[in-house]
Amino acid sequence: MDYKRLAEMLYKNVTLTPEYFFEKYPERNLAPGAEVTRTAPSPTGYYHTGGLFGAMIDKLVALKTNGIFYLRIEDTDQKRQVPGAADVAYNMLCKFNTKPDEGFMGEGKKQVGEYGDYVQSKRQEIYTAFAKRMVELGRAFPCFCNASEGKEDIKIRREKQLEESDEIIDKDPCRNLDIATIELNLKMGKPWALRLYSNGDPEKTYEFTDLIKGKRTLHENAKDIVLMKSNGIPPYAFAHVIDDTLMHTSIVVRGEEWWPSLNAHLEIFRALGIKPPKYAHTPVVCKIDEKTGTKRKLSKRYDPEADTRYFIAEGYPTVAINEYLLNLLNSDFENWRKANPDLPYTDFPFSIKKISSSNPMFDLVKINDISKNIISKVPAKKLLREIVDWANEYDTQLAKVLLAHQEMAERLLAIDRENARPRKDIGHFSEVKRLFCYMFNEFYDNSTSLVFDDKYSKSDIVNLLKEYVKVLNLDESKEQWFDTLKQCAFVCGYADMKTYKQSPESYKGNIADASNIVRVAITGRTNTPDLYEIIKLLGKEEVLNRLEFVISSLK
RNA sequence: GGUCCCAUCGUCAAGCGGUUAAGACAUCACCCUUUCACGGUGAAGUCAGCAGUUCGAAUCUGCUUGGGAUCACCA
Repeated sequence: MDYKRLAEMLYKNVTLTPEYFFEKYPERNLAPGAEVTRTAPSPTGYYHTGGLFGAMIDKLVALKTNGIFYLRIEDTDQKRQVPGAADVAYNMLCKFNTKPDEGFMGEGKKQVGEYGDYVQSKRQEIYTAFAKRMVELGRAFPCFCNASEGKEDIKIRREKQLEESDEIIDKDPCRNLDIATIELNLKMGKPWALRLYSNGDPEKTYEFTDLIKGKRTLHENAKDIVLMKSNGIPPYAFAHVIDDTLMHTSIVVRGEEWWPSLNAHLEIFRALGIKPPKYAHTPVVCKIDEKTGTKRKLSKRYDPEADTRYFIAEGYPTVAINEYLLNLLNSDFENWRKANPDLPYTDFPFSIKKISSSNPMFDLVKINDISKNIISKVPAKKLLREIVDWANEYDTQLAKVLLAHQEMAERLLAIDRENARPRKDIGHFSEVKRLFCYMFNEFYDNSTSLVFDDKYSKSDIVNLLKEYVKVLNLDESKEQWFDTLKQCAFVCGYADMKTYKQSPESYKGNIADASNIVRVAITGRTNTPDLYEIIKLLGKEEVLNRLEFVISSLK
């Protein structure tokens, strides 16, 4: 076979060569040990939490080695394209503290770096140059099978193959077409895709070292995978090889789902005579499927938290997500955090080697805990500003109300805050309304909020509240105030904790019960910050109104 | 079905042939607190199973089981 001639037939207008591009994109001038990493999402509408998981590794490795972390947009599948999605990816990376040093910086913005374009759809002349070379090398051939006509065809063919035998046919029949037939097909205008002429033997194996998985044996690739689709655009594999070579990625961090196709990628590198980068195949972030009870990959369709925007919309501090993800990556992070409560997480001695190779289960409860700790350390003024900023975008009603009662809101948030052991009640900002609704008449409806514990009888509640209404005095100090509440409780048959414990049957309840009744009557909740502070913020008139309402509605 | 990967409390996990099998979240109890919290102390809970190697196995080997990934002109 005359490969040179075949190459001319297939790519007669292609004049640029790989050598031209090797020269155009020379080796990076970086300090020894500096690693070049990248995240390469496809713009399909959202940025996946699993993507951020990997980007954390990329960013941290680049940071630790004084290297480069860049963003490349993999938009070679036009069908799945969603307008604006590349911006989403870039914005999410920025929000989640993994801003790229180089690459795509947003739609219409100037890209940063000398190795662009960083959007694959703009790199067509590069891909064709390498495609032509593959043909010249005798390592690629045109395939005229009409699998491209619809996804269904491929699906059916595949399922049929799976049913009929254990084996999927690797070698494509078109590899044996003679040049005359090819020429004829071309003349007839038949659509064609370019396939790798694989010369691997799946029986043979070789050693490969992955940065996370360690030393492994791989089978040689035998699949004549597609290098250029019939629309002339390369699918992932070929674009990956070319881009990461030309952009000089030193470590490719990607999900474990790529592991099975690694041997094919390596075969392309070898065919082209290019040294492949180092690889780090990360575990896949999973979740328990509520319906089936089984473990599965975090999926956008079923799990809102698979979309990084979810955490923004729910009002989590983005660092909380970073720290959680880092904890999944290197589980000793927690211990480090405990020992270094005030250092930025980027100071943590992160190591790729410490990444476990089993798939972690995504745990929102744990995130909430991390988040609560982080939020608890934010001073009230700053916290209010953060909540309002969030609410401006996601809950304008809340934003309005908070601004209308700005001073009160700030005092509310200041309760038990800015001290050595701050209160930890806010996990994310979308909880704020529910948590503090009783402070704002715009949100509070006491007729639906009365949830007294069943153990208190209506008459007991009414008696206590009636008594309390008589003595309520907001000019008292906290000690005096509580003393008044206590006296009032005693009159109604409640005792202080110690006395109560000695003979519970002699009393209606203890002081905690009495406080609980008053708290629920005023706020509708069993859990609020310090009641004294709440009452002062609410004002005497409002508190009396609420108490009277409860008394009358329980009578 | 083929190939590959994984397996320690409910979850994240230390562990690298000899440990009372760390720690964190969650759960529960108690203490502190004249309330809610914060905090403190403690409890419960794990080596998937079966063989083998070994004086000795969570750790090494094999099988079984369970789970995951993949087998596209998607990435």
